[in-house]
Amino acid sequence: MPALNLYDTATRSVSQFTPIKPGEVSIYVCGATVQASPHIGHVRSGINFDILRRWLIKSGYQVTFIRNVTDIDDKILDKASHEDVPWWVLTMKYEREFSAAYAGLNVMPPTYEPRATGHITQMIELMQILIDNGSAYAPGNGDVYLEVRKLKRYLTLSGQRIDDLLTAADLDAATSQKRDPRDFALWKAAKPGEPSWPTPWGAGRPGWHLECSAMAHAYLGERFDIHGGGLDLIFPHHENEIAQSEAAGFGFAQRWMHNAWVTQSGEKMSKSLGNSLLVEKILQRVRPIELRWYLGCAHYRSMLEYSEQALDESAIAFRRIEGFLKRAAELLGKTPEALISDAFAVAMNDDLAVPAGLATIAENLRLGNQGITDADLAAISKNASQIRGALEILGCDPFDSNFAGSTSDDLTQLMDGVIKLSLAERAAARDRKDFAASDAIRDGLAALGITIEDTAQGPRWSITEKS
RNA sequence: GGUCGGGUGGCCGAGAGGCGAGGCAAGGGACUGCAAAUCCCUCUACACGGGUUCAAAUCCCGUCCCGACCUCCA
Repeated sequence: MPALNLYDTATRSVSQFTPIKPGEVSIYVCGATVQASPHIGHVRSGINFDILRRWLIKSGYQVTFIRNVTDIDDKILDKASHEDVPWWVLTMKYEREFSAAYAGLNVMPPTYEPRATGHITQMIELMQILIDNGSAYAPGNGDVYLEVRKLKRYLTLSGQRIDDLLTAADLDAATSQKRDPRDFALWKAAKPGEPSWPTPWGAGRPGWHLECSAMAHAYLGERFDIHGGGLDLIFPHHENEIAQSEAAGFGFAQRWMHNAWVTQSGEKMSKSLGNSLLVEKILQRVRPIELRWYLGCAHYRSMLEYSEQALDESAIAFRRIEGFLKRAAELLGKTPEALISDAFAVAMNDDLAVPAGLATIAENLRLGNQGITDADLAAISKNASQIRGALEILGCDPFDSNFAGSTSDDLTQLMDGVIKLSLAERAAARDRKDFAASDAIRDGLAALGITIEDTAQGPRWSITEKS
């Protein structure tokens, strides 16, 4: 099996992945700022990195996966004050919504899921290092800034030049305490009515970037393998993380991976557009496993243009695969085990080429269905297993207990008995060529939401998927 | 202004010098009392203009169009 190759934003190229410690992989992914309900763009990121994690685990690595929760920032405080609730009421509400969305879509919980406000101590320690070694300065008003022009390297991830950056238009040079308008805040001085924590340089709250450097260091050490997040984080967030951590003398991330957007009409989801694409809303249209399939099918670095039509077609395609697996399980008399085909492994090792992996699933599906027609149990078993193995990596295994329906086995058995009585009636009617009667039985069952198919092995029933 | 990415068949979506990924849709066929499911076959493509090459969707130059980041953002 070929080695795993992954893209690195820092070099803009695909290269062989070699972890720092053999057999172990450490990953830090920037999670959400919990200030609104999750939309499908947020969970796409979660799913993309979940697929990476599952593939690393399947490849034999022990994976430590950190995804943080940003629970303090300007927007949160603004919104809390508008809604006249304490900020922590707001963040807890949305953090729970995000957790529920991830769980519903079968995104594995992170190894650790640190909150920014739980790591103020680590942030202060990091600032102390930066101030002691002259990288950062505290002008005395409670703010702490990183002095970017002192850095040996800056903007290496986004490939920009510091002099080309547009500086904030609203920056009032007269009142600013910054030595350079491009210096960014590690720490922001307390404002009346806002939460603050004491530091040696005055009370305040964290700037946006400091938390990730502090938490990555706390959980993964000075160097770790992969840092992930959305494309928009490359600048300034990830550049500034690099700046802080490297200025402190840490090695930081060895590889940077960024997922692309879910777009609408070619544009990144904005808040106004995003409202129509809330996870909760989309799940009124398709099942969670189908949404996961849809979001996971595009390559993580490609834009995914959302449309209801594409979502519906994707769901139908998934049901076809799912239908095969269920038939296969019935014919085999057991759930097929999950196996990884060589072709699927080749695809995944090529920078997680899920679309190429999909083509291998399509081939398995064709051969598996042929196996059903030919009553070739070996072919059914092999192809069902390889499909299941691939779906497990994509997080869309219909046999995964996370997706199990509410129907109990007892109830299913009871249903099976009752429906078989009807099917016996129908078989009798067909034997005497009374097709009106046999069709009436089938139509009656269809009206109840039960689909009947006549297979070579006899009639088969299933619950009709809503569409 | 700077940086980064993109424009592929009716639709979705890969590929990144040489056998037209794959799926959906469409048309034809097989199976079937019908239906469903399934299988087989067929079809349509690389924004535009130049260039390099034996060979270009892929490399180079130019043009047009779209998007992202430089302010919070998955």
